[in-house]
Amino acid sequence: MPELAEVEVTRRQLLPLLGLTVACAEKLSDKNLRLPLGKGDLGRLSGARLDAIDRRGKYLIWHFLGADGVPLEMVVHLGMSGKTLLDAADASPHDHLRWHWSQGATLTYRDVRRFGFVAVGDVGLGTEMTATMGPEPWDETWAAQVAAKAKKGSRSVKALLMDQSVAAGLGNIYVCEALFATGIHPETPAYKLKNKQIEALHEAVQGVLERAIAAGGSSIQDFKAAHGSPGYFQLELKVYGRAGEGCPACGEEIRAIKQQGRTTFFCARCQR
DNA sequence: TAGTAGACTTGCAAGC
DNA sequence: AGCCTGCAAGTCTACT
Repeated sequence: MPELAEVEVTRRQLLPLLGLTVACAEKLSDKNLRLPLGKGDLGRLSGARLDAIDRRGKYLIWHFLGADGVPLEMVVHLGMSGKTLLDAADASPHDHLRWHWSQGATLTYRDVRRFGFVAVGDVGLGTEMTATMGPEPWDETWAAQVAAKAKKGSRSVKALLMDQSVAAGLGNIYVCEALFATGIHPETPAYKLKNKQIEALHEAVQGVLERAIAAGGSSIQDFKAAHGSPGYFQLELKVYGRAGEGCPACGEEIRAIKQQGRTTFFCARCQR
């Protein structure tokens, strides 16, 4: 499912689990996710109380107090198709993990393509796994940090913004949307951007993500958040997935090109 | 070193 | 219907 907006929607829907204790956590599949998870890792969660769920970029960082009184962390990345389901209403061959909680709640990790992962470790695991990540969209130094990276090298602004070490949490959908909102052509070399344009990009990134979160995320393919309901922001996407349709601003046909192996959608008249 | 293809994985849709 | 090709919310590795 996941760019930052979908991950944040997921995080908020998991907050009812705070304060609950893990009775046991089990593997439902022998297939490995992107990172292998040992049985001992899941065992560490038995009896652990969930105290907080944070998000950094597209990563969810779960903070527990272990049964032995030692704090521990669980890091979850949803990859392309990962979902966390509270009290899953159905079963799937792609259900990989299940946590049983006090008071009878269950949480299922489902991931068709298995590009995501779940990791359990000591305090600091989440920080370690996101150490090279760029600023969050609501970081007031975002524009300054992105500008510093933009000036180095020759890559396009699209490639720049897709790089998690430049700006955290952005993916193909919201980069396309933010570039459209600021009228910047996706193939513009990043070093040519004016500081004013990068500040405008910051505004656009915040705006599109805030509206996407409010709408429950974008449900392309079959994104479902924790309680199984889809998001509706795909209805508000201006260019992503709309090749051949008219630009909502000028009517020009929206174009699709390939950059770094990913499809970029843009309006050649509005974005220069 | 920076930047770009390729790989990983499964399912779905379009085209023949 | 059946088969084939291409494409998908991400990121890591390997090569130029």
